[in-house]
Amino acid sequence: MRQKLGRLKSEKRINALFNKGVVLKQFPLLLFYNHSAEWESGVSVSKRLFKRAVDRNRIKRLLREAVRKQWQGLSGDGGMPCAFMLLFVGRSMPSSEEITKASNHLFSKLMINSKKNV
RNA sequence: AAAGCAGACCGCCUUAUCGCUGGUCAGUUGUGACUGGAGGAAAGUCCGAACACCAUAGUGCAGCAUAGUGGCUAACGGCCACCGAUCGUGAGGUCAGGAAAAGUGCAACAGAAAGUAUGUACAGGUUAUGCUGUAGUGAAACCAGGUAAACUCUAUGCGGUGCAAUGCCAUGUAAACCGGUGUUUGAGUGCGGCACGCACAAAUCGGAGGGUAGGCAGCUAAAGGGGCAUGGUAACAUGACUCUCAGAUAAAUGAUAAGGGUUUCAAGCAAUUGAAAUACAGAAUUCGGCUUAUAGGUCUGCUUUUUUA
RNA sequence: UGGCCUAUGGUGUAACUGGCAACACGUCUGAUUUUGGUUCAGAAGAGUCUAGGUUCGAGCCCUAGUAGGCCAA
Repeated sequence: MRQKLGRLKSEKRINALFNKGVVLKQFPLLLFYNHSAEWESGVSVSKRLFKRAVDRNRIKRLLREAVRKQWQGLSGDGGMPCAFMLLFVGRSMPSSEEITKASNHLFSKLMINSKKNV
């Protein structure tokens, strides 16, 4: 069963996520998450680290691609649903392999955590 | 052939698999099918407009902008043509290019003297002085001087605020608290310089605090694109024909794989092989310009020099 | 989206109306001290964010850009 990619949009809930959410780290990525009714995701890149819009857009696309690949595994796993935000904190342009590696690591962690809390 | 000048244009392509997003259709409300989906600068926000609201935007002052002449344009600080100045052998480039006889100011050092001036030396001239010429300083030295990207004057133009405008729907709280002003003797508002005027006007301004921060319209068919014809030196205008070409909102336009272009370097007589590179950069109300960034490449017209015929 | 401001030695600031870019701290050298600090003496270190223009002459005036910061909703 395939599920559509849930997007995290509300400003209020994003702020709550950054204030109270749990942080997972795996260079060059950060992942904030907390529990919610549905699986939701968002991505972000700081304007400080990457000046040009082209670079930021590309990184965000790579991150979104990584989320997409793991989406089925996450949502179909039976764990408690989470809203999470993926942040890129590296300073240089990443390759797609780096992103996939790091994100896979993070998502496996997230899955373990979400199951614990069931 | 080399070097150069001006203008116009392109700015990676193809296939497969997996996605994102707008629209249409179907639908068993899981989704499926078809079909659109970044740029010449989308950028900087430097000008000009459209559109919206406030008097269908009024008067004066202040302030700001522009500055040869004529034209183009919805408009412009843009573009075109011509004149002038200046740089270049030349094709061509550059120019805030109005007024110093309205007034005020400024000019370090040097120099006798820098604007209420008239010094020294030599020569000319004269009875003599005044006078005329030359010299030296300096960016500028007597002429009703220079300087207006100094104030200023003249001419022309400019109301303000912006799509987070504006209208509607939904959700929600506090019509409470403190202080000021005021009700035909007019507070305050009409957004942001001041005064007047006009309109509305019984409540309103400030403080601290509480609440919401979702959706729809605006929102993509337009001063629109394309080649053709006619007029005009040109910018541009007119005509018929033809095409429909992004609309997101924590913000779509992507990822992976394979193959092929193009350029550079290396090896090689050559076919070819290997390696590297493949720019600047990402729509956010919409147009017209300007400015800045840009690997590499194409085309057109012209200039100079050398050689050959 | 719209608007505003700033840029000067390594650091923080000056330079009035255009006329030799100044000061403090820091750095370096020497003296004093057993040594270090303090103190004293001396020296180096910039051409004013970048590119044009106006002017005899530009940190200052004008134009365009770059970088950083701030404000409104």
